[in-house]
Amino acid sequence: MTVKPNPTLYLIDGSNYVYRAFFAIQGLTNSRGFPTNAVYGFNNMLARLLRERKPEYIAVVFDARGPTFRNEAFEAYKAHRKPMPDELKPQIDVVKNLVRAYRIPLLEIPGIEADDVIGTLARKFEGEGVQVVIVSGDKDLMQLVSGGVVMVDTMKDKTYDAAGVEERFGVGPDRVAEVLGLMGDASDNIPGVPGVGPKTALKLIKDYGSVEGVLRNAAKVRNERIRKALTEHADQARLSRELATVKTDAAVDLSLESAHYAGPDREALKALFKELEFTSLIEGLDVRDRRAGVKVRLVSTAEELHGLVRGVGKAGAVALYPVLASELPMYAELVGLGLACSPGEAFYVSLAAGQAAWRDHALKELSPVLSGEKVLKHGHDLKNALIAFSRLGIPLRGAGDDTMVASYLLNPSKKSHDIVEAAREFLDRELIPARELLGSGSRALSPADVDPAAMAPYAGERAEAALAIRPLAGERIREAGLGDLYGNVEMPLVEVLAAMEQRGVLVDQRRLGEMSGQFERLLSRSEEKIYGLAGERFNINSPRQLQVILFDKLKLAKGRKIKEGYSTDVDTLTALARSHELPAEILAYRSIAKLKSTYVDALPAMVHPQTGRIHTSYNQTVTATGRLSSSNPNLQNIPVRTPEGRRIRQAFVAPEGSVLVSADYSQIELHVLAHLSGDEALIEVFEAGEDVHTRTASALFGVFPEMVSPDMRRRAKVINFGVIYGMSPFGLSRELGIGQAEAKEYIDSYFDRYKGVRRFLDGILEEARRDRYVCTLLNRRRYIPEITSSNAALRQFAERTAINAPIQGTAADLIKIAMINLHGLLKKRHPKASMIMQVHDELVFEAPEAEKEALMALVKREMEGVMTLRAPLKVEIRAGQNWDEAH
DNA sequence: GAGCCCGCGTAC
DNA sequence: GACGTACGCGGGCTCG
Repeated sequence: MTVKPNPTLYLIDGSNYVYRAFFAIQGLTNSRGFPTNAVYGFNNMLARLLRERKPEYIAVVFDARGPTFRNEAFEAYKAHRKPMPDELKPQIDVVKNLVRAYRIPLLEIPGIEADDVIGTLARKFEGEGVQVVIVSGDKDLMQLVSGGVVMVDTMKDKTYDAAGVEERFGVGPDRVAEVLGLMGDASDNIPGVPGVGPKTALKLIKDYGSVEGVLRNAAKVRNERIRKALTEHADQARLSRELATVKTDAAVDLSLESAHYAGPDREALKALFKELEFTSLIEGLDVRDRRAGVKVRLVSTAEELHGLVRGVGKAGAVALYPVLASELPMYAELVGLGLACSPGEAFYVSLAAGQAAWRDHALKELSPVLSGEKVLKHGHDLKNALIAFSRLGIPLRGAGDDTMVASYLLNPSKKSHDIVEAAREFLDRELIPARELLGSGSRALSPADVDPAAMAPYAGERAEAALAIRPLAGERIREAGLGDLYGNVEMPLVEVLAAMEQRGVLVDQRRLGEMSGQFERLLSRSEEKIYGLAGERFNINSPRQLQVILFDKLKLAKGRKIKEGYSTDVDTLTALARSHELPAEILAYRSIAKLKSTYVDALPAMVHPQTGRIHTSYNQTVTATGRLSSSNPNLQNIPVRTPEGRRIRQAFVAPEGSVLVSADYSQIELHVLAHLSGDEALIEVFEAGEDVHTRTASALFGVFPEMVSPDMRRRAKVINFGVIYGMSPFGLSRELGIGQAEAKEYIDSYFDRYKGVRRFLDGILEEARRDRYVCTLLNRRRYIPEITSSNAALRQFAERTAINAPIQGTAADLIKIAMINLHGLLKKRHPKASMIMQVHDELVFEAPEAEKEALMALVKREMEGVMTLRAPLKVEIRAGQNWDEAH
C-alpha cells in the first residue's frame, strides 16, 4: 500500500502580486492604449507557479472594496496610503477575470482583508493536515508560518519556513506581529511607537517577548528617548500590535475540493489573451494542445532494466536520447538515457553519477546492446550519443538513422534541426522544452540536478519522437533522391566527426599565455596613444562611441551608412588613415584586441581538463550549403593572413614525437566550377596545372601569362572569386575600387573567355526558378524560394545564393567523402595517426614522425582521387611541428 | 541580469 | 542595399 502524501494548498495573495507586477513592468499597453502591465506580470507569476509547482489545490485571495474591522479599530488605518495608480485601477477586474479563466477559486470577502482570509484558511487547513503554501511578498504574512504553513515569494524565488522567517526577520513567526506592532508599518499606516524602528523593535521583542512584555518593562529601557516613547504611546503600541496581527478566525470558508486545480478554461484564456494582445501567450496555449501523451516508464529496478534490454533486443532497433549535463558532449556527464522501440511508449534510465552503484549496474546491463551490431541504434543527433558513450568506454556500434541529419538534408536552410523543431515538422507534435524542466537564465538547473522522475517524460518522449520521425523522414529522403547522399556520405560521416572531436587538438598553452601578456602591453600602449589623439578617453571597443570621436569631434569624412549612424569598419578607417593618425591607430588596436579576445585568451579556456586538448564541435546540420561548421571553439577561423595571426596558428602543435600534416585542396571551388560548367577553357587551365588567376588575368588583359603583373593577377583573383559568389558589377567595382562601368567590362570579358561558365550560371538560375531549389554534384538540395520574389533586392540575393550553393556545396560533398575514406584507411593502415581538423578545403592530421611520409602520400592520393572531375583535383600537403608550419 | 541584435572581424 | 558560407567578441539595448 502506498501512503498518499498530505495534499498541498497554495493560497495566493492576489492584491500583493498585482501591485508588484504593476511596478515591476512599465509601459505595457495593448494597441488601444489599455494598460496591461499588471495583468501581464500577474499572469507570468501565476503561469510559472502552475508550471513549476503543479499545485493540486489553489486559491487566489483579493482585498474586497469597503471598510474592514481595522478601519473601525483605527480610523487612520491605511488612510494615508497612496491611492491606487490610475493605470492599475482598470486592470484589477481583468486580473480577476484571468484568475477565473484559469478556473481557480477567487476569494474577496467584503469586510475582511485578504491577509485575514489567508490567515484563517491557512490555520483551518493546517488543522486538517493540509500542507499550506502562502504565496506572497508581504512580510506581515510571515507570522502565519508554522509546521504546516510555509510562505513563498515567487518573485525572489524564496521559501520561508519557521527557520527561514527567523533568519529573514530576526524572530520566529510567533513574534512577527509583536515586532511590527512596535516598529509600525508605513505602507499599512500602522503607527507603532514613534522613534522605534526595526532594529530597536527587534531588540526589545527579543528581550521581553511581546509588546505587552516590553510595555511592562518599559522602565528598564536604558535609552531615555525610547523609554519615554514607550510610556507615552503604550495604547498606540497595543493597537498597532492588534492591527499587525493577522486574524485566523474570520468568517471565511472554502472547501478543499473546490480549490482543486484541473487546468484552465483554454478558450476563455485565449479570448482574454487576444483582448490583451498577449500573442506569445496565445501561441503557448496552442502549443499545449499539440502535446502528445507518450507513456514513459522510469526504469528503477534491476528486473525492469533487464526486461527492457530483452525487449530492445527483440525489437531489433531502438531510438536513444541521451541526457547530458550540459551541451558539449566532450565536457558533459551523461545523466540518463531515454529509449524507445515501439510507438507511444518509452523508457528512461537514470545514469546520474550520484547513484554510482545503480549507474554502474545500468551501464553494464545496457552495454552489450549498445556495443553490439545486432540492435540498430537510431537517434536525433547520434554524434552526441557516440561521444557520450565512448567517453564511458562504451563504443556505440550498429548506428541506424540520425533524424537530425535527415531533417538537415531535407531542408538545410532551416533555422534549427533540433528534436523539438523536428517533432513539430514531422509529427506536428510539441515536445516538453528543456526550459520547462530546467528553467532559464542564472537560475537554470543542470539536468544532473533534476529528479529522474521528472527527467523521464522529457527524455522518453524525445527518444519516442526520434523513433516516430524516422520512417517519415526516411520516406521523404527517398522521394527527394537524397538516399545516396544520406546513406553513403552524411551518415558515415557522423562517426568520423565524433572521432575527430574526441581526439581533439593540442595547443601550446604557455605560448598563448605569453602572447596574452604581450598583447596586453601592446594594447595599453595603443590605448594611451588613441586617447591622446582623440583628446579624451572613451571605449575604443564601442563603435558608437568611436563614431562620435571620428565624425563629430574630429569631423573626419563619413563613409558607408549603417543602421546606427556611420560605419567605422576597416575600409572606412583605412581610407581615413590618409587624413589623420587616429584611424590607423584604431586599426592597429582593433587587430590586436580581436586576436586577444577571440583566440589568445579564449582558446586556453577551452582546454579539456582530462585530455589537455581542445575539442571543437563539428556541426553537421548548420550551414545552408552542406559545409560543416565548427564551434566551441570555432577552429575554422583561426587567423592565417597576418604574421601576428599566424603566431596563433603556431600554438596548434603536435605532441612530442608526432607531426601535424595539413592537406588542402588547391582552388577547389574553381575546380568544381570547371567541372560543373564543363567550360573547356577553365578545364584546360587546371589540366595544364597552371595558375588560374594568372591565366584569367592573361585573358582579361590580353597579355601573355609571363607578362601578367602582380596587380593584374590580384584583379583576376577578385573576379575569379566573384564568379563563385554571384558577383555584380557593383560588388566588383567596390572590391577593386574601380568604376562600375569598368567592372562590367571585366565581367563581360571574363564571360567572353569562359563561355561555358556563363551558360552554366544561366542554367542554374533557370533550374532554380523552375524547381525552387538548386543541387550539388551529389544532389544535395538548397531551396531558394525567393528566386521569384517581386522584391528586386531579395530576388538578386536569391540569385547569388543559387549560384554559390552548388559550387560551395559540391566542394563540401567532395571533402566529406575524402574524410570518410581517409578515416577508414587510417584505422587500417595508420592506427596511431588521426584526422583532427577540417577547415572546408583543408584536412589536418596528427601522426607519429615515422609515419609522416607514408601518411602524406596516402592523404594526397586519397584526396585528389576522391572523384574524377573534368578539372583534376590538386592537393597541397605539408608537415610541421605546428599548424602554421604545416599549412 | 539575461537574452538578443548590432557592428565588426576572423576563416574558406 | 550593393559578391557566398560560417562563429564569436564586446557593446548596448530590451525585456522581465
